[in-house]
Amino acid sequence: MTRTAGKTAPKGEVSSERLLAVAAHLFRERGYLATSVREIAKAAGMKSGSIYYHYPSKETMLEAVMTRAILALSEAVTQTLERLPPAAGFRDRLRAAVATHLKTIHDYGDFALASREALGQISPDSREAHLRLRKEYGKLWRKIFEDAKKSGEIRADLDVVPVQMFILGALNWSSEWLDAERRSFQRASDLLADMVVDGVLARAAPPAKKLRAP
Amino acid sequence: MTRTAGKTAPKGEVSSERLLAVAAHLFRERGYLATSVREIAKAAGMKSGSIYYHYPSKETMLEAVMTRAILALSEAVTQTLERLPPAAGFRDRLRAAVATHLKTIHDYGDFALASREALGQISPDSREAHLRLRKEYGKLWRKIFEDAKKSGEIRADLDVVPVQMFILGALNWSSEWLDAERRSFQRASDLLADMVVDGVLARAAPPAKKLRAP
DNA sequence: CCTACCGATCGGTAGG
DNA sequence: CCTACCGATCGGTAGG
Repeated sequence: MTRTAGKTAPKGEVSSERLLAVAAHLFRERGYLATSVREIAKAAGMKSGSIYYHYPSKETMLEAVMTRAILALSEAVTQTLERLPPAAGFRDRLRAAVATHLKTIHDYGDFALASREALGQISPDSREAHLRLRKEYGKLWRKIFEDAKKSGEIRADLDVVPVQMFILGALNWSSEWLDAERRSFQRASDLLADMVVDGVLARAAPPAKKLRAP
Repeated sequence: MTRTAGKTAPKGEVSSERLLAVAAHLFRERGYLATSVREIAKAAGMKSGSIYYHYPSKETMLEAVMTRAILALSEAVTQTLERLPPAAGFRDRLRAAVATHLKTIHDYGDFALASREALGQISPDSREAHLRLRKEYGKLWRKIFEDAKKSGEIRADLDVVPVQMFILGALNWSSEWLDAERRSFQRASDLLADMVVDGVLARAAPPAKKLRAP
């Protein structure tokens, strides 16, 4: 996905792209402030002064990293939801959104995780711009809940704002413990979605288990 | 709570305590690395060299901040659970734990939030020590779920580890959006607990609404 | 994209 | 708890 084909992209663009990936990786591993321009340059195989040929400042690199991450999330979830059959209900929509969010965070790991920690380190203007993008992303989720309310699938008196925030919080935190190697995304995301939908209570007729059934 | 009475505490101890609170505040607001020893000193009304009379290093201060936060959480939740009647069921235990976690994070705001962002900035040894404390805290939660499984209150096939992590993730993220001023903790924590217990689905008989009922 | 460099700031220390 | 200071490192720039 990152490196498609040759295309006609100018040479500098390729390097800038590679440089950003290197920076994102270091930002994620050590944190934005703990990563020096010299380290980024070294990891990218160039001298520190050369960084400024590609980006006007270190902060610009961070902004670019953060923008990639949130746009990737927005696009992925948008696509996922569009591809669902129109008849898809709340459970399927939620499952799909959760799974896509989790998978995208994994695919864009360095970009996504660098963003989470570094939001506090950018200028107020940049932060505001980034929060606008986040807000747009939140709207995708809001719609899932609002639709489910209209269709009567979820309780009419449910306060969907905190529900949404809890879910996104749970997802954003998952990188702290979810083992990326084992590809347990599908299982974990279905578990979360079903927990939200059905709860964890033992019941006479245990609800919906589409996956992981014997 | 912080400043109890006069007691017999040596003078230096009071200052060290105050200094830590000041540091925690700055760590939270700007981040650990973005906060200089000089800034801490200035905010505490002393010269930067004097910091080292109280703490051997900046990192030591961060470690102290983080330890306070996680110990406060452990103690608060332990007490809360102990004070519940032995007959209390899963829902009540979960509600109590969620509310206490949320309230404690708020009460120890600077300490708790500084910790979340700064874990990546301490030495491997300190990090390991801190993660041990976190693990202990996690055990308190684990017990709630394991007990509920034994009593048959929650589904026997439920994988409680991700459930627990999702809940703690949702709680830790809540500081990003939950309005601390409005004291909406009780409402938010009941909502989360009930969502986990019952799910959000509309049902013939809508489940458990102890609070916020007409 | 490199060399050579600048001013600023950092955490920390010696000695009182 | 202060004064005075150190070496190291930082982001960034000029000029090529």
